[in-house]
Amino acid sequence: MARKQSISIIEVARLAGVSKSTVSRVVSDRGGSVSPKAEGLVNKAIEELGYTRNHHASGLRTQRSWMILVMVPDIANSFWAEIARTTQDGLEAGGYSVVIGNTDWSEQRQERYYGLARSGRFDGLILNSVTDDLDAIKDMGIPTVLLGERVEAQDIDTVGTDTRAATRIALDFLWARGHRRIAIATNEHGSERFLSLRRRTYGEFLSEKGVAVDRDLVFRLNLSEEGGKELAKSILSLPRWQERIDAVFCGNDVIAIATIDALAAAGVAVGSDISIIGMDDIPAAAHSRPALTTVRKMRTLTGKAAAELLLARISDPGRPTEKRLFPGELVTRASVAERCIHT
Amino acid sequence: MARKQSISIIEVARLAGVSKSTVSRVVSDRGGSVSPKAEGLVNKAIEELGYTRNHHASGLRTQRSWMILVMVPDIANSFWAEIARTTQDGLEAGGYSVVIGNTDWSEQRQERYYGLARSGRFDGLILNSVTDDLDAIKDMGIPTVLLGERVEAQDIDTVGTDTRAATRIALDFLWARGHRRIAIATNEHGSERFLSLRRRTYGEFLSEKGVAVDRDLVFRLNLSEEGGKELAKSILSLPRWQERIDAVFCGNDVIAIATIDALAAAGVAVGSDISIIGMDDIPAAAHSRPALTTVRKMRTLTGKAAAELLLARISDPGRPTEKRLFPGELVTRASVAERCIHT
DNA sequence: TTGAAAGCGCTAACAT
DNA sequence: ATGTTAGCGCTTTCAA
Repeated sequence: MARKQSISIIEVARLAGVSKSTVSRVVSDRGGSVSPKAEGLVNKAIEELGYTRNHHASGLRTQRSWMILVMVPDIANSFWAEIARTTQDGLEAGGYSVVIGNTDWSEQRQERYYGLARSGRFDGLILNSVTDDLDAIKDMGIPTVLLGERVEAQDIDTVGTDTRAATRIALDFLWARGHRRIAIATNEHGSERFLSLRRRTYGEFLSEKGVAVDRDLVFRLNLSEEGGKELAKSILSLPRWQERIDAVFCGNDVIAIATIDALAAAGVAVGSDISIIGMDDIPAAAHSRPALTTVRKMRTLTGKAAAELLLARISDPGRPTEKRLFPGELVTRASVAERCIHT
Repeated sequence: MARKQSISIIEVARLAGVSKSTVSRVVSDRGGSVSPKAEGLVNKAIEELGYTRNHHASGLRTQRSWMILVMVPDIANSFWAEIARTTQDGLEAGGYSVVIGNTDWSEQRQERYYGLARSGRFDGLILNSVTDDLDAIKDMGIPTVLLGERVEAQDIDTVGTDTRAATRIALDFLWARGHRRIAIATNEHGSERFLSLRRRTYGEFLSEKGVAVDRDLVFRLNLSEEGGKELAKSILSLPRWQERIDAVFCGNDVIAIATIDALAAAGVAVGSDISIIGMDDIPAAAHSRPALTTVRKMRTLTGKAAAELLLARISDPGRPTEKRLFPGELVTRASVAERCIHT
């Protein structure tokens, strides 16, 4: 492990026989007039010395890091991994490097990343917030794009899926196939407001149909594999669950698939005894048994749009806030019964 | 987006009525003796002013960033995502924040991250190198742990799976079930040396068994979904492939599963007409049709160990190099025929 | 086109 | 325990 010698522009300048200003001019991209000859000399010296620009020093002067942080709640969920990687192309084309932060649905970890951002390490942020604290985001004082639909975030750029519409697609489909006792599994993290979109839509939907919300059918848990196991357990431990639940609408595919697995393992025939519908359409959704019916989100478009908006915001902090919402799309597979057994 | 005012320790010092050294002492963790009273004053001033430490400035002095970069070749592959997230706990416990870099098997992207590292942005690196250029890694001059078995990296800490043994587990199993014409699908990236372990083991195995390597059965491609589609196409386009291939050993589960899907879609009965074995045992492996027989890697242990070794290296750069190899474990499912149809 | 010089915000001797 | 002071390596006026 070759100990990094501190070779600064001073050494380079000395070797090249120019001043450090000249060296600085050639190493900092915004090439302030340098003669070809001087440039050659400098580059030769840089090569010879193996000089690398010290990021802390240049950042201290310019207040720029040329790094973007993309924060996702669960990097092991391919939906988020895909979104993160998709932002990369656009951002790199804009001259930035991108690194990913994984909050694992933890507020504490999120706060840790916020701290990094506040201390000036990143020129921009793309994030899906675990909490509902929009002020904390604004307080970081750096260009930010929110991932997911946050209608209440009036003054922050947002890109995501039209959750309300997507939720209705799922619920409508369940209803059309005769399911009446519909359970919902949403995230246990965040505040009431954070939950509101899926939950509110669920409430609205049921009341439109004239059915009361059964508190026992509202499950708040981690939208993860563990959450799926819990959910299955909760369902099965509900006395006479067959008579109380027709279908469950899951907040994402990860928990939906895990639930299917756990239920199947317990001998339940998903797709006839009970129906499950997910959200996202991750690759694994096509492979569960039964294959998962779900609402597809356009993750590639989402990632691309997020990169675009962030770049635009960075180059013009004063531009009007923009929100880009993509529609969801029903993907019919086998986890929802053709006809609910109770109707 | 509140424009971040440059509130420095000077403003804080002024408001608190102390010197900036005192302020520095309270904000920098290594608490150099400060009276409780002064500390209170300072903290109040910090609160009031909304001061945040400037990372570039402190980094410039201390040459420390308290960030670790974990570089993986494909964040959408849950194997890598899982490893990355697993390193997080240990590293954060050590006081570091971790960000993930996704190279997407691209040398160019890897070089980009190397550049970040060289410029002093990270105190340590955990990485799976896309290339074979160990010198480039050493030249970064920062503590590094390699992911994956790199026997030739004598002087870099390494943690991974015993690839040679894991490969033999797969090959032995195939052989025991009567498969003789075994194809291999490995990575197209990197140099000859990089490929050598799986490939060399494959060559050794075959020669031990007295069978010659058939060049047509050695596929070099992206270990990704796209690679799987290509592989299936290549297999099917081989004249009389049924008579030429009994089984294929895939470099990872992602390509194995994609191959199964593509083959199945073409009407091939995987698990009888042809056998497929993978490597990693990602969650999706249990859900393909047929379910994938594979060699499990211990990704949680790997991530944990990587974090440990890196922390140890950082705190004692002079310690002897350590290599930790975990064994692979056969997971028998349905993608390998009970008995090869040709034997 | 080039150089001299003044900091960016912080930390770390050193002195008190 | 606290203040003074000298930079860390770079960028950026300002002059020449």
